[in-house]
Amino acid sequence: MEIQPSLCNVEDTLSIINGKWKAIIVLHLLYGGTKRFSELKRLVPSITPKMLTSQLRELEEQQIIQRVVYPEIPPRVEYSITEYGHSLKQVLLMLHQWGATHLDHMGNKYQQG
Amino acid sequence: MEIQPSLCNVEDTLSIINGKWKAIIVLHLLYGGTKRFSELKRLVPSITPKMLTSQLRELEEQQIIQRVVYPEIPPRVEYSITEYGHSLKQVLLMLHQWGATHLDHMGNKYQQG
DNA sequence: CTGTATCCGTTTCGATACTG
DNA sequence: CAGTATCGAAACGGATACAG
Repeated sequence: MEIQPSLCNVEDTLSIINGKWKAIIVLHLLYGGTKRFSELKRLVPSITPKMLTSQLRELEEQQIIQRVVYPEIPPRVEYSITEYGHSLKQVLLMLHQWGATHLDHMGNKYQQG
Repeated sequence: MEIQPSLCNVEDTLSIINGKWKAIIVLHLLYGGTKRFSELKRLVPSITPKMLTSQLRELEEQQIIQRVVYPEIPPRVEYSITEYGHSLKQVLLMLHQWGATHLDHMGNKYQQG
């Protein structure tokens, strides 16, 4: 299959995973299942609540994740990957594998240099 | 294969393709072969020379593309994908295909809504 | 517990003019 | 032809404090 650069959808996909924390959030939900806000915060310690909220909101709008509010005291909110969001798994896997190769490539370069 | 979110290489790959014009530049070189600076400029009309230069320089540093200067008057500079850079083809293809699916998904949503 | 609000530094990128 | 230089706007993201 050929890609027509001028009509390309690569940017659309990148716009979904772009955002400093989106990939790692999606990975945690993909591989760790449903998580609460505070669990995600614990899994990604250096993220601020502001950023966690904004990244989750964007992913929700993009229909990658689902947000469920339980009207309890104290409040409980659970985040999970949508069925549609699961289709990102292959994409992230490939990005991960290429990234690993890239580190090898750069590593070898510096070992040679 | 499992991805360990905390030790993930997804970000490394994204850092290569991130940059507003990198994907489209790489796609043009992948599918159109070696190009000169002015040819790329013509293929991506809305890019400024400043951005074209900076994106090309970064891709060169990442060893995705190769820059060859011919010491002629007027000057000629040719950009091409490195052998290593070709390994990005699969990645970009997958991003493209997922992006197309995503447009369908969103399109159907709006048609239904 | 699950967020908001505010402030502010950094990064990114566009517009424009200029150079060897 | 193939860039560089400079300015400035806008987006992004961190720190901190506060709220329901």
